[in-house]
Amino acid sequence: MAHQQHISLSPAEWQVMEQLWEQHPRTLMELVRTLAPQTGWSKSTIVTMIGRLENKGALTYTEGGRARLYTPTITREQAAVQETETLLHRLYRGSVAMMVNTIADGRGLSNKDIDELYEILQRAKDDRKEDTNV
Amino acid sequence: MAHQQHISLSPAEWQVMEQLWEQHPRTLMELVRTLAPQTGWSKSTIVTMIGRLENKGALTYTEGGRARLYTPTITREQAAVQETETLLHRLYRGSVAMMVNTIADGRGLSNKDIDELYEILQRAKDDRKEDTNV
DNA sequence: ATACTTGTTTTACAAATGTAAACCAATTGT
DNA sequence: ACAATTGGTTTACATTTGTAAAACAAGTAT
Repeated sequence: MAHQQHISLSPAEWQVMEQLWEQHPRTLMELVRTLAPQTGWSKSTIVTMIGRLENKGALTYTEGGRARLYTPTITREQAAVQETETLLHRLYRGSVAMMVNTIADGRGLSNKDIDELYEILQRAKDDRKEDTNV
Repeated sequence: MAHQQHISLSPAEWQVMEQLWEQHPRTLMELVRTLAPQTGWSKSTIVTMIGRLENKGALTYTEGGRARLYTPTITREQAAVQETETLLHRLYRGSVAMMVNTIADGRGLSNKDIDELYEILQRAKDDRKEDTNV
């Protein structure tokens, strides 16, 4: 069961992973201390989540004396790309532009959004050029 | 149970709704004829989906003599916005730019994507102007 | 009239997800 | 030494999702 390539995380699982991405490795109780307050989950719930995430191949641990030290095996980027692409294909036949357009029609884009997007487009254009010439 | 405002559709349910959005009203067997081939679902499955979509308030029907005529009660736009915003908030703290950036880093943007996005940004900017003056 | 076809209701069942209690072992504080 | 904390395993249970069979009524074709 080498590389699953398609690890999909449920919303609750995302919350656990967010903690691990923010800082790792972490022990169970360290996770409980940050997650319990903000989610209202019991230790048990978090243990269950950890087990499922391990099965999905999203995290591993090293035996660290008193407690296991959990670490992510995928990056947040990987997980985010994967989920976003899934939505993109399901709703917009893969078109980023259509997605942005829908959001723009829905709630509009802030000036900040617009500025940042221009920068991203500029960078994307530059990247394409590099691919083309040389 | 007036307006649920947060109707969330599962991937399978989306496929049914897509058919209804494309053309409505439709009878059960009309839906079966288009969906069964492309999904491999049995009539039963589609009936179940319709029932769930009705409960969720995503569609209704009018008694039409021989068979019910199903029609969507939400637009594709509404559903798409809602799902996209959910992802946007779960993964990108609501930032459209971050999302596009992640996609750009992941698989890159095609020239077509870039062109279309420029147009969208242009339009968004114009809209903002209109809001401001007059 | 008899067999399809179409439509509807009921019921089912496995997997995934959200949420957690019970129980036990080891460590640590006092 | 005993209580509290920490870590872990097992088991459970409701809801949602994917998928469908069974059973039955009414309309339609031949």
